[in-house]
Amino acid sequence: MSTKASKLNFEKPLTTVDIVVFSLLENKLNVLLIKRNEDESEPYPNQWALVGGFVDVMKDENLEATARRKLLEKTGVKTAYLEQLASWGNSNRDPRGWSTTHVYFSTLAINDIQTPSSGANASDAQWFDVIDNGVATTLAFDHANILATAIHRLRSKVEYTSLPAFLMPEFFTLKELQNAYEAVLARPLEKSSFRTRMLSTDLLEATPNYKEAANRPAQLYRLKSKIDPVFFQRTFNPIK
Amino acid sequence: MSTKASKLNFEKPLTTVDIVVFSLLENKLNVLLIKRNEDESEPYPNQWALVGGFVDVMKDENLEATARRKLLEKTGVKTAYLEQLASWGNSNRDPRGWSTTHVYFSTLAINDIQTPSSGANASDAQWFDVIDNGVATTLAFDHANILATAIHRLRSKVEYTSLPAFLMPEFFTLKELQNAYEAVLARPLEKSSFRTRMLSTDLLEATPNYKEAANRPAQLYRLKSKIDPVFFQRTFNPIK
DNA sequence: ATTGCTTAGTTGTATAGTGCAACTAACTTA
DNA sequence: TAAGTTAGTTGCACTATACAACTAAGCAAT
Repeated sequence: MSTKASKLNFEKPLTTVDIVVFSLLENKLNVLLIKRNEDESEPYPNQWALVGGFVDVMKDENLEATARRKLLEKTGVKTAYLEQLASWGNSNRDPRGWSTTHVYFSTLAINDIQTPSSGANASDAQWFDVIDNGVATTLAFDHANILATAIHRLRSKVEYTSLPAFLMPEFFTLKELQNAYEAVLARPLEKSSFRTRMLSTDLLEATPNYKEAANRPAQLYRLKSKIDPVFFQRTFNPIK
Repeated sequence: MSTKASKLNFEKPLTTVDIVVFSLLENKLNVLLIKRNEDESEPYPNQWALVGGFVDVMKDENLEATARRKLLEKTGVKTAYLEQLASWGNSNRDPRGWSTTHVYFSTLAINDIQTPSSGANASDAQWFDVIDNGVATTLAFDHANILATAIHRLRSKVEYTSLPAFLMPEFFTLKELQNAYEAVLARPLEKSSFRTRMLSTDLLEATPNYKEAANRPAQLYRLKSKIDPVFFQRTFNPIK
């Protein structure tokens, strides 16, 4: 690093953190978006954007702390699966100048979410159905691109991990878990191999309870770890 | 973003880009490190660090441009496989203040590298053998941690991609490619399944030429694409 | 109570990519 | 011509998957 750099008297880029918050609503993959305020002096007024904000160098110890602070503010969720996605930074993504964002993604269990409208200032948070590689609305900044990358990463990882399990409530049946997988992947999976896969690892714990329905009751399971996903050895389908 | 934020009158973190540059030297995985200068007014004087530096908001259009600029400065390589690894940012990784780094990793073909000593100011660049999860020297900042993460990511991806192919010269034999895989993974692979895997995809192009030796000549291959790695359907070994 | 319907869960067979071991092929050197 | 070395192939076992047909457990209607 040059002497010039060491004096730090050069322009620094803006530093933000964004979180792509996924959940399952009515068995469909959803993403949480925030409506930006109407102040015309800020970029993209009134437009939908990912959850996120500036790093607060006084409050935040590290980037993940910024992400968790924002997640808590907008969803009321204290602990959740949170994984770094990637970072973006260039001269034109924010009209205010050279800007970087460190992007995380999170998969929230349905029952853990406090309705976005509950927090102060959060009435502009709303869940959007994920359709193909995005949502049915325009997004601020380069957030459409970031969201597409997050969806792609999520779908890729779902092929060989247990990530959708983090979208489930405390107790769930194998069929419900399969539904979650299918909602994320947007394609059907085969029942028997799905069950074999899920039960072949240390992912689930069977409970003695059954979910009653208008037909054969289904055994209820729970996650052994709400933090660590399980990795499978193969992806789901053969090449089509 | 708050009104306070919109005025941008708050302290911004430092923004750097680091690149973990991998190559194969004498059939061993190596990483390129730079010796920081002896100016005591800068952090970690005389210590080894990853290739990297501050984002230059005047010169660099985006983060990858910063990475490629640094890569060119230190290795003379203009085009190389470059993938984003992750980002780090916290209040204590740099004594100068809250600091973030966007980290990339690169796999360089042996013959593409101009000796580090060739560039101006680059005489302090040196290749280090990768041993276990690091190198046999102390690193500046949190670079030992970053390097360990990069090695881990590289090894993980090598289990199901063609990444080591980017470490090869223009023409190579299947045995040489297998040696590269084994150097990265630090474990032996089985010959026949390795060959089947490599030839089952669109990765390689057979040439009519053979590498002559003191015994049976080996067919020479070349990469079909020097940019896109191939993804295989499974990882290499069964669970041990 | 029996039949039919629905959903949960199992079983048997085929397939594909891998690991393993033994084999053949091509070349050099003595 | 034989021995040694490395390249490359072949056959068989193994395992996780896909697919299809099956059984199991509940409800509702008759």
